[in-house]
This record gives sequence, structure tokens and C-alpha cells, in this order.
Amino acid sequence: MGAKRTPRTKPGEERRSDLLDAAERVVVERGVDGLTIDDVTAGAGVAKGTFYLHFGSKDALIAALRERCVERVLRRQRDAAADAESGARVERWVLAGLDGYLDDAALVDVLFHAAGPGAVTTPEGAVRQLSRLIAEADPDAPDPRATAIVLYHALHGVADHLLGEPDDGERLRAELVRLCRALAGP
Amino acid sequence: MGAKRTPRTKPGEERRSDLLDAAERVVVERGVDGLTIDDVTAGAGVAKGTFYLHFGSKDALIAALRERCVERVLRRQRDAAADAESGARVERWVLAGLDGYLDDAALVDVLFHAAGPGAVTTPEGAVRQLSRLIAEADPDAPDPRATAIVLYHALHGVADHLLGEPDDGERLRAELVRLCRALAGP
Amino acid sequence: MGAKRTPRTKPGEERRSDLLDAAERVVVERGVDGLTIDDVTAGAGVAKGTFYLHFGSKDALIAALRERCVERVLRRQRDAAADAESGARVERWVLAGLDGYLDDAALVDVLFHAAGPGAVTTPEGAVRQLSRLIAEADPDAPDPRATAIVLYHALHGVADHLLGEPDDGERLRAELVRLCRALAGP
Amino acid sequence: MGAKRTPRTKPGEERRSDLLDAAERVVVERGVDGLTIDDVTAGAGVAKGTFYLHFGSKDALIAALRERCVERVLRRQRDAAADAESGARVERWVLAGLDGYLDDAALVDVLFHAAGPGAVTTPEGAVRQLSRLIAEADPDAPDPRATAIVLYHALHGVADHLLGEPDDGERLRAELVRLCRALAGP
DNA sequence: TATGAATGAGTCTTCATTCAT
DNA sequence: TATGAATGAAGACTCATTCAT
Repeated sequence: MGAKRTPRTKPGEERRSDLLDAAERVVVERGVDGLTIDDVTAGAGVAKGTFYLHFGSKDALIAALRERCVERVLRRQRDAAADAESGARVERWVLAGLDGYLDDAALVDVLFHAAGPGAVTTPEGAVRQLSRLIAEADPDAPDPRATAIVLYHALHGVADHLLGEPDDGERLRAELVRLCRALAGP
Repeated sequence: MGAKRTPRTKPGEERRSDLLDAAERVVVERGVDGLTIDDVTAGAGVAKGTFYLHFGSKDALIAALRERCVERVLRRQRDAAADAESGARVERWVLAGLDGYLDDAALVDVLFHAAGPGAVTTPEGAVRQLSRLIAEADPDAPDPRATAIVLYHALHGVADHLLGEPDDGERLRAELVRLCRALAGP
Repeated sequence: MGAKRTPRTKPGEERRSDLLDAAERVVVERGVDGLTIDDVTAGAGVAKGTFYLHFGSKDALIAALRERCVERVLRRQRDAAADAESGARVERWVLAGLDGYLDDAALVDVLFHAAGPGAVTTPEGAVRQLSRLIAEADPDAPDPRATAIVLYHALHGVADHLLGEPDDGERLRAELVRLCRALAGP
Repeated sequence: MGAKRTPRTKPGEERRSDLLDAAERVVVERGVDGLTIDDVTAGAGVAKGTFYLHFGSKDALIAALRERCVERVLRRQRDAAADAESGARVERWVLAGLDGYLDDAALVDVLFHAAGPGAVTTPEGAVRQLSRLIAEADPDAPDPRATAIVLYHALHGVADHLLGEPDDGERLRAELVRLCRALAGP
């Protein structure tokens, strides 16, 4: 009826990208559960129905968001490792991952872990217990608390992994033990 | 509008426990977001209103669930470490944690990580990249893939941790480097 | 989860009006507190969600109802006064208001006064007391009981008004005294 | 089990009074609709069940509250009129009522009028219209706005009254006309 | 492709009332 | 008389999804 803003057709890929960008903003602010299609379409400046032209459902949107996020970090890690000298590639890869994740920390947090507020804090009780054990095991340990935090998360990550791949149990248990001995050994 | 059946009064602590048990069952089956107060009260065999006699809200219930879960595993780890000989305490603690979490794997998964279905798998791409790097760095590495999985999760756990405690950045980066060198060193 | 019946789109203003009409009917029958969004939408022949497309909340609906009601009567009073000869305008305005309110008597009652059933009756005790005083003050008073009723309500209305506008206290007390003397004077 | 505070039996009349007092406090703070039996019993320091030993229902409580309130003011008006000299009794009664209501303004407001927030303000539009008419009708009118406010509320009060007693219609219309002429007459 | 009004099942939360003790 | 745990009906509000235009 009246003149609207350029409600013109856009190349599909761009629209999709606009929607993902908007979704990313929303998800960081309100969490995955707080995400509504209304927020997304408003943020992308399109009508609600348009969303369903590009994504089959809300779940599909979230999945796409995750995929894009992982890819972004992975590219960064690949580049960092490639640029490093051969002896330092592993740690470069790991640190690049850390940086990548921390750069969109909030996004990763919310996309891959958050199961509601307060779900991701490292439990102080566990860290305390473990630090003490490490200090006792190796009085010369450089930073028992830091080691404890790393170990704690390694342990949890492995547990998560084993949920999906129970067959890796043996190998990963062995690897964890190797890790303990390496970091907190005598 | 009043009571119909003979309402058998139970000690408050027991009712609360019944509700938590029921909630645990539901959460494992349908996830945190799929949790419904109706499901919980039905599972505990009480009326809906009774729930609000013991928990202020759905969120309070989830929080209580998390607390109870952490406590359970932590007790187990404490005992395992206490029973071990002094040289093996750290790895005993870690392995006990792994077992504890795997025993209520589904619960922990859903309570602390799940942000929807498919969110917790270790990304194959990342594992592949990292394994290769490790193998290249140390041709004698006993199990590059296992090491990669452990490292990957350690890295993520640390990233999560840093979200809440950014001040630990320096120490944890140093520790991660130490970890890389220990596990994948030359 | 989506729409079933052919959802016929209507101009927004008309939908809103339909909803107000339905709400008016419900409110007259069951009172403001008895008003249910379900009742309203059923009465307007729309789905529950449609209500929230036009009103932000139940309270917003009630407010809109009040506004529309006041406007309707006011228009009527304005017209009546305009049509009257100059000497009779005040009483025409007042009587038109009376008629207007009595025409949607139940609505006004429920919208502006009712605080539950039985709250609006003029207390017989008060009327009796005041009638007697009036009759004593002026044995020739034409209708002491009617005067009492009018005075009683004028007094209450002024009290209500002063709750919101305490500064008008002096003027309104003076006016009430003038009223007493005019109606029940010697 | 353990020693409680004197949970001893109290004379019924006193308990009832305690409950009414508590209810009055609550109702002033949260309105009639915001009143919950829990609030009342907590305020009176008794268990929830005790309430139903003294009042048959929430509605019965509200009714009792209204009754007590009216009686209190009425007693005050009776005394004021009795103390006044014969010529000033009517206005003394009216003014005593005004004072009485204003003293527990909030209570009366909430008990007899409030139908939600913003329901009791005198509509500025109406007052403005009426003031103008009065000023036009009688250029010497001492305070057209005050007269308008009084007239407006008298009119409404009469309308309310007629809802319950339609038979009084003739007499009250006549009385209102008399009132208009007396206050705003030429 | 794009729109956005309409849908309606789904959920949390409240609270008057009861009754075994 | 007094208690307070238990009940469960009721109701406001949300939001993913559809479809006529």
C-alpha cells in the first residue's frame, strides 16, 4: 500500500546469512531457549514467514548456527597450525582454539553448553579436592590449582565424549591416566 | 476445589526427595527443557500444587538437581582417593569422577551440557586435525587420536572456565601449554 | 501446531473492536474479575493468541474498555448539552450522563465501581440517618430520602476524588457545605 | 513436638478480630483481589486452617470487612451530628463522613470502589465540560470546577444507586435537577 | 519470494479449600 | 480449637508454525 523500505527480494544465501547473523545476536543475549523466531526475523528485518523459506524449523536454525560456529574456529586453528613451526603446532592449534572460542565466548557458551544459568561454572569443591591431591602427589607441582582445573575439564570432556562413543572407553581411560602422570606425576 | 483423596502427609525431606527423584527421571528422558512440572508431580505421585510447597520454581528445581548430582559424584571421588595409595590418588580421583559421571551419564549430560540434541558430540573435524598434528609432532605418540580427544576437551573446558574467571587466563594458558608438551611433546 | 481453519484476516481496528465488544459482554455478565481471556476470544470467535496481537495483557484490555465507555457517554452528554437551551444545559448534561450510564448501567457499574458483589448498594443505615437529619433541619424538605441519597453519593465521590487530588480538599469541602445548605438548608 | 509460641486457644471474638485486622492491612496494601488467605493468616499469626474456623470463605471475610468499615464511619457521623447545633447537623454529618472515609481512605477506596488501578480518577474530560457549562449558566458561580466535581460524583452515585433500586428513578432525577438548579442555577 | 495475521496447544504458577492429626 | 500439608481447578501468557494474499 504505502511505500515500504526496499522489501525487495535478496539472493537466498544472503537472506539466510542475515537470519543467522540475527539469530547469533539474539542467542548471545537471551540464550538458545530465549531465542524466538520473532526476535530473529525482527533482527533480520524480514517478516516472520520469510524465516520458514530458509530454515525448516527453529531446531534447524540452531543446528546451522552451531555448524557455522565450529567451522569458523576450525579454520582459525588450521591457519594457526599451518603458520607455526613444526615443533609448536599442537600447542598453537590448541591456543588458537582457545582464542577462537573466547572471541565468541558467549556464543559458544550458549550454543554448546548452557543448560540454563549457572550450569558452566567449575565446581569449586572439585577443584579444591583435586588441587590438594596434586600438591600432595608432587610437592614441586608448578600450579596445582591450574592443573586441577585443566584435569577436571579434561575428565568431563572425555565423559561427554564417551556418551556418544562408548567404544573409545579403554583408550581414553589410558590417555587420562597418562595425562595425570604427566601433569601431576612424581 | 478442595482435596479429594486422602492426602497422606510425608516428612518434608522425603517429599522433596521424591520430587527430585521424579525430576531426575524426567530430565534424563526428555531433557531439561522437556521437563514439565506436571511430569514431575505425576512421577512423584503428588498434586501439582505440592511441588510449589517444596520448590519455588522450575528453575529452583533444576538448580537443586544439579547440586545433588555434583555432590553425589564428589563424595564418590573423595572416597576413591582416600582408599588409594598415595602415589595413585590423582588418577584414582579422576577415574572415579569419570565412572561417577558415566554412571549417571545421561543425567550429567543433560544437566550440565546439553543445549539441545546433537550439541555434545566431539567434532570429528577438530579431532582429525589435532590427531594429525600430534602424530607429526611425535611419531612415537602412543595414541594420537585419544590424545587429541583429551586435549580438545581440556581446551574447551578451560575456555568455559575462563568465561567465568577471566583472571585465570595466564595460568591456564601456561598449563595448557605444559599439557601439550607433556602429552604431545617431542 | 499451526493453523487449522481458514484464518480470515480482518482489518486490525475491526478485530480490536470485536474483542472489545466480546469483553464488554463478558464483563457485564461475570464482572471484571470474572473476565477470562478465553471467554473474550471465544466470544469474538478468534483463537487465544489473537488476543495478544491486539492487547498486551488483560489489564490493558480492561483499561481500553474503560476508555471506550467514558468516551461514549461523554459524547452523549456533549450532544445533549449542545441541543439544550442555554438555561438548562447543566441539568441536561447531568441527566444525559445519568441516562448514558444507566443505559450501560451494568457495564459502568462493573467497570468503575464493583469490588465484588454487594459492594455498591447505598447503605440503608447511612441513608436513614441522613434523611432524619434533613427532615429535622428543614421540615418542608420536599424529599429528604432522595436528598440523602444524593448527598451521600456526592460525599463519597468527593472522597474518592480527594484520594487522587488531595489539593482540592479545601475547595471541595466548601462546595459540599454549599450543597448541604442549598439542598437541606433552613 | 518442640515448644511453640503460645499457640493457645483464644476467645473466638478476639481471633476473628485479629483476622479482620490482618485482612485490613493486606487489603490496603494489595487490594481486594490481591488478598490471599495465606497473607491473612500469616498476618494474624495463625495457621491457614484456623481461618475457616471463623469465616466460611474469602467472600465472607471481605463482606465482614466492609461491614466493619461502614459501621466505624457511621458511628463517627452519628456522634458528629449529635454534637452539632441543630442548624448545622446535615453538613456536620456530611463532613464527618468525608473525614471518616479520608482517614481510612485507602481502605474504603479498595473495599468499595477499586476495580483495578486507575478506576477511580475523576475523568478530566467530563469535569472540563461540566465546568464550562456551569460557568456559562452562572457567570457568578463561586467555583465552577468544584461544583462540577461534586455534581459529577452525585450523578454517578445516583446512577449506581438506581441499579439496585430502579424504583427510585423518578424521585432521584427530580432531586438531581433540584441540585443542579441550586448549585448552578441562574 | 515475501508477508504477517491467525492459530492453539503447551506451561507455569496461584490460591481457595479440605481434612487427618 | 488449631494445624499445615496436600489438593487441583483455573487462568494468563508464549511462541512455533501455517497459509491466504
